[in-house]
Amino acid sequence: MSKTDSRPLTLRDVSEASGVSEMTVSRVLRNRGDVSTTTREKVLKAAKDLGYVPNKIAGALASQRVNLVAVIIPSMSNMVFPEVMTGISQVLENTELQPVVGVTDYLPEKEERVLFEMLSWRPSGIIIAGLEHSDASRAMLKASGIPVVEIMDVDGTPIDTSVGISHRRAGREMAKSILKGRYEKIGFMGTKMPLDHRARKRFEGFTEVLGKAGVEIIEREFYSGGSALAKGREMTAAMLERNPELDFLYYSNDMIGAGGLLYLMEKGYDIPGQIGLAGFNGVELLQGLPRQLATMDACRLEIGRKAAQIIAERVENPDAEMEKRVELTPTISFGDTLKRR
Amino acid sequence: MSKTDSRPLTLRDVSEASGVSEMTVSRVLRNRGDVSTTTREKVLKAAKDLGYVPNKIAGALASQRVNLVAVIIPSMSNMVFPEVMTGISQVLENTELQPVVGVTDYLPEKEERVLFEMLSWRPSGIIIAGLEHSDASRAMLKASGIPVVEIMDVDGTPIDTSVGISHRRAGREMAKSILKGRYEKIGFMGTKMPLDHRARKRFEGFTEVLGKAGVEIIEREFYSGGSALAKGREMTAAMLERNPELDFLYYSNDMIGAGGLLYLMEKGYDIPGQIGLAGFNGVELLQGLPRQLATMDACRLEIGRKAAQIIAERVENPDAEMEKRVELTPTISFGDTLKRR
DNA sequence: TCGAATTATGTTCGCAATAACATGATCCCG
DNA sequence: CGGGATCATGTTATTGCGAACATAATTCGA
Repeated sequence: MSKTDSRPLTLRDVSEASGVSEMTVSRVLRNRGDVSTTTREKVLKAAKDLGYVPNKIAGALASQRVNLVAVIIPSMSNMVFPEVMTGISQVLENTELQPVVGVTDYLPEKEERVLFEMLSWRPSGIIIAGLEHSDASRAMLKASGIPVVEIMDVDGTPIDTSVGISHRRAGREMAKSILKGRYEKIGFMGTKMPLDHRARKRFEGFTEVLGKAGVEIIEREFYSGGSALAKGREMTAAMLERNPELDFLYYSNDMIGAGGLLYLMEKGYDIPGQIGLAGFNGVELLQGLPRQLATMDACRLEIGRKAAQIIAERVENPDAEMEKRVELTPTISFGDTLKRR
Repeated sequence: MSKTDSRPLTLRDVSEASGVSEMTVSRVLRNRGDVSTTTREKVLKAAKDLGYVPNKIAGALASQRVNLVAVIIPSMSNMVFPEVMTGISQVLENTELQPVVGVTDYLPEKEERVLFEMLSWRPSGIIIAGLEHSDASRAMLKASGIPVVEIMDVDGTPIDTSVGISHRRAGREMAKSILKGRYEKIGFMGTKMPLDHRARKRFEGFTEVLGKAGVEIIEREFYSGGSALAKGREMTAAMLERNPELDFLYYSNDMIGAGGLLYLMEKGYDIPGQIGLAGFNGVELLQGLPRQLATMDACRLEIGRKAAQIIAERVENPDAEMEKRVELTPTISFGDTLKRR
């Protein structure tokens, strides 16, 4: 056990305890270079006995290498990013790299701050959500000189590489499916998030297709805060009260969609005959609902995995050619809430 | 814009660009010491024009100060820890400190690895879930010489400080409420997690009180993986098939409880007359359910906030006396699924 | 059995910043 | 108007470790 004073141990302590130079200790602990079995064991024992923990700060400074990957996302609380994180972790666990997360709350200024903070640790790569960033953020990313992967979305110009789905396309696909089901009076519900560009793009794609077919969105409502499930329920009730003739409800996420679904089932609506429903995201939660909500899977796990792979490869081999844009294809799942012709 | 070569900028670059010493640049950028307004502006301009980002690695090594707080939790995916994180972030945002998260997946060996990794960055404090750790982990925590706050649970001996609720007590309270409702044939469902000590303690407290009252848990089932909502549904169905006489179901978390609730409502059970239900955690999700599940709030946000406060105070003033054990009191919410006498 | 290759270990320097101390310039008050 | 206090800046040493480059100890083959 260490003394009461207990200032953190250094290589020097281990070196003195084992009677070899600091360099040799360093070699042993990093498994680098040739060290005889005897000294190796001696050193390892000393390190263990002392309870030595290497100082990565010093190591990183000396070696000019930091095994960190900065991951910058808007939120942690809405199901979607935890799953992306899982994908990233899965891949990085087989490497030296380690993810470090920063959250922006969908605020560009906060994104800027978080990015600056992250870059000041000189990470080996950056994974950042979205393609929309402030000028300052874009400048920092470009100047950083490290691999940058912008995730979730591919509708735009990446700084370096992008991995995601086309949200505009996702909106269009859903609109097409709705048209096929011969729904005509559409209501839309979503989050009040002017800065959620992906939701916006989905909505744009959605309205575009409906518009061309002459179908109108006759009602829309946006919420913020609170339990999404409860909000879905409330908004659905309110909307149908105002417009009983609605025959389809498109929700910008599955949670509010599930709330709407539960409400409508309680009220005895005929789904999907009298009214159809669809959400977005393919959250696992839905599987436990009494009826399956139509939705579109956003490939979150795969996005995380792919992004991490790209970073890992680039770190290994900085000069290798890489695809600049990886578009994944979301699969629509019709569930029980969308008429199929 | 920087040159194509683009090796990261250093204080020296800024110092040359602004014609003052590196030290003065450092002072300006940290707002420390006296610097004249003229040079301050000159330096800031140069730094901005160049796009200089300070190197915290070097800064931390030189100053022996790292503004990071390591947060070590078992999982990110189950609602509970994201909320703890929110509490931590809220508090740390008003300080210089920044949280960094590590996930252990409820595995002691992984906890050990993650902890070692974290400590090697020499953080200013540690927040770690649970009071149960491997000997090696405990040794590392003790030797680290930094503030350690063990969160979620207070049933045990903290290394330094603990903040949480008594899960044993939570289990007992729920059992008492069930007894008050005159339920007699209890079923229990939970996760198959021998390493989730908090779930175990709740269960122990629960059975203890029931046992004393001569009430027996006549059926229990554990699951792992999959959608919790769906699992709750399935397990509930299976359990009632085997034991139709059950009159109360206690779920170790709200998600499976919600699944069970939805199932029973569909089947037309009389809740809470014919059968009562309760979960644990007080997840926001529940508010959107057609009926409110009885549950017990685990004070997650408050735990995060309090833990972060303790770390922040300790960093400010290392010698101040602090309470070693902060027990928060979970509030039971009866909802619509538990008879009240 | 000797010199070249290989293996094992040590030395020096640098990483990018900050602490601590030193110095020169300015101020201020009796 | 002189000398201590304050302000503004620079110099030197340090932080813990790893890269690059020695150097010493073995091994090995002809």
